[in-house]
Amino acid sequence: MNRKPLRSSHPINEILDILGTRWTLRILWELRDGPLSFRALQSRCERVSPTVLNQRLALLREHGVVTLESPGGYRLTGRGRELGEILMALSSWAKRWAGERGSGRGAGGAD
Amino acid sequence: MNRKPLRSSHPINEILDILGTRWTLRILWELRDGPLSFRALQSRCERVSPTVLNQRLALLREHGVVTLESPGGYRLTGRGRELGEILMALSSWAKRWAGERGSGRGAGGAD
DNA sequence: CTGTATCGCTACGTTTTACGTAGCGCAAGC
DNA sequence: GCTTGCGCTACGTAAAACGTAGCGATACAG
Repeated sequence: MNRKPLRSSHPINEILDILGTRWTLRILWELRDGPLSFRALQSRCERVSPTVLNQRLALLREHGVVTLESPGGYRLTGRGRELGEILMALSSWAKRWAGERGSGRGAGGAD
Repeated sequence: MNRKPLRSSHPINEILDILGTRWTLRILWELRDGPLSFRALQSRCERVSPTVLNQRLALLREHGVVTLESPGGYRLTGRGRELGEILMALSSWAKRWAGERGSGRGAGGAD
């Protein structure tokens, strides 16, 4: 359903492209602490339609990031969990800056 | 132009939502090693239309991740650069697994 | 002052993507 | 043999992104 070349050559660009489609990051995030069934995933990502959820899951499986298992449901693979670690870093970044928008620069040291 | 609540409450979810729109991650990535003008950004992200590019840039500016400066163009702020670090981690993850799809698991902890 | 070039950005009609709801085939429990 | 839950598909509709053209501003040449 989606094996056309996306739009990149550099490995990072392909990933950026995949992760940049709607719900993909969110799905990965929801899977972070344990496997979930298709329908559980659906209700966690409140507005996702089964069509896209399935597309994302298929793509993620193609890339060996998630697997579907008979009892548990969908879960992260080894490399999927590594990606999850990165999302954890993203989460703490998000928490650090929560609420503040363009106000100040605070930390990070300008240049 | 875009200050409606997206679809989340948890800070990470808002970020996941923003980063999960098309081109956002790519824009951040292209900005990683120095400022770029609107048009330079446009040609780096080969198919992006000025409409969306502007929307993304506006949102990113609202969140204090990028700024627009008179001479240089668009550039990452302090918190933007922190986000850039996370993208670097993503890049090395991507390189580590480049090419391999669902085939083998190779390294990392299996499942 | 006119011409050219670049800048950030907007308008607008078209294509692509995602949505929402309904439902299929399947297996398990009662 | 009914209901419940599973992964997943169909299909018409709404929203997001596209592609192209062009605006007002600034800059620099002739």
